[in-house]
Amino acid sequence: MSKKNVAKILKAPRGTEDVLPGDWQLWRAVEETAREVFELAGYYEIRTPVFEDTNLFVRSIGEVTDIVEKEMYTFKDGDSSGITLRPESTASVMRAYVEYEIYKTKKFQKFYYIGPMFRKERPQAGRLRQFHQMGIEAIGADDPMLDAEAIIVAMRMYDKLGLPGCKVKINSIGCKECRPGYREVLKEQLIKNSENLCELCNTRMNRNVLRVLDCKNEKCKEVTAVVPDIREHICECCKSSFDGLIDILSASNIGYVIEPHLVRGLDYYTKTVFEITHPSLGARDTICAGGRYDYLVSDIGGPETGAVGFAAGIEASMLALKNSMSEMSDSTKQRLFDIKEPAPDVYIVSIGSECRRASFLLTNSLRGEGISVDMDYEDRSPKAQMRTANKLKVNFVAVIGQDEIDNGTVKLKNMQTSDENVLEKAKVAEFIKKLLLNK
RNA sequence: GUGGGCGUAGCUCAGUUGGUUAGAGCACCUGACUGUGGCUCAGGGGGCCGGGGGUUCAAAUCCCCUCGCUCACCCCA
Repeated sequence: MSKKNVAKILKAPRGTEDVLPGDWQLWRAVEETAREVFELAGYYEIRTPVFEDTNLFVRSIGEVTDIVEKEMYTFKDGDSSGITLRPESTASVMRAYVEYEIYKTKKFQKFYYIGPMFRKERPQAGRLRQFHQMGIEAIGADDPMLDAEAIIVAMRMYDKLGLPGCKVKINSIGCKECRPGYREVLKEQLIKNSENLCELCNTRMNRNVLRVLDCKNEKCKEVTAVVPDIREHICECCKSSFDGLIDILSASNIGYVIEPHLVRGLDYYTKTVFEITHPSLGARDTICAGGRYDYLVSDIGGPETGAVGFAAGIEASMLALKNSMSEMSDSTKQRLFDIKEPAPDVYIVSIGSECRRASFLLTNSLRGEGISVDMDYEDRSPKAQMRTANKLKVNFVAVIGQDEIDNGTVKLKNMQTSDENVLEKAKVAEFIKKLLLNK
């Protein structure tokens, strides 16, 4: 097949990317750190399907959101009502919680997840069509300590990763009782100034007024700067919840900023919302976002109970880490970025094609002893095999030629010292193991 | 969906006002006395210069279209 054809038909779809061997180090560091921190805080892994009934997302995320209106990968699956590749994972976790009636035996549960999500949008820095999130959900309690816990867990994760400069922004967006009232107040104010608001904000006024608050347009900011603060309009319940969060965060020495204009694009949020941002990312600087969603469980058919959690973008977090390399210690850099390719301890070199069978048998017998071994599969010259062994940075090369086969031996070469030892085949494994231990 | 930037070897890039068979570094492969790495040296493979059309005696180079990548906007992690 010509190269032209390969380029034309076989390319990774837009907005997806391959992680090639050798590029996995950062991924692993991020995922392993997340697991460690989440499990330390009592969260257990849950894996849900990457696709769900479309209605789950429509009902949870909200019909008049961009995600549902234009960013979902939705398709027919037989005569079902439609299947959608998950654009986020909170709804799936709640669905599982409700579907298995987990709340009947143990109402309070903590879960975490790590996995791919799908949103059909134009890719850009740190944002892909298939991207990955890691997140936690604490379901079944209203205690604002859990809101604080979510933030603390996220910050601990970034701290353990070695990412400097994260900022926590928090706000409360109220609940069913108080938010509608604030919406009205806000809308009234904005309508008076509608000619000073951008076109987009004028449509936002009808779709989701709160979003006008975080418009980046300078003129819109001027208008929203003098608009009433939502915290003066939230009910007693929301207020005490928010105060509880602030109390715990302060006592836990977590630096935070209250952002009265911080809102969320997904409908299910209530009370606490928060974001963790990183300055290296510019305008689109959120690496982690979350909050409380007290109606979500009941909305999809479960009991009335609170829930809180966050989702952290893996690609966005990795980008922040890459951007921060210059501020990292050597050991952090090594842990996050040093490429670890498969590196066998031993490479078997065959002298002549007729010895390759014996080499293969030795390779596998040494592997059976727990030694990491590889050999040449291309029937190349001894010199070429040695070159490969050198590039692999193996500790030993085991040479097998006709002499060795005749005598039942193996010639073992130490690649650092160039010393060669002729050993009985049966003793090779033991010999290598001993030397590798002393290395 | 809207706008900007960019598409030359596997990778990073040169390519002068359009002018012969398109280059470098790295990587890869082979060899330097017949069973052996690193250093050096000598060779070698590999590009329809993203694709299509146009201008011209002549296009990687100029013009148009298209595709792809990328960054930003909308939105979101």
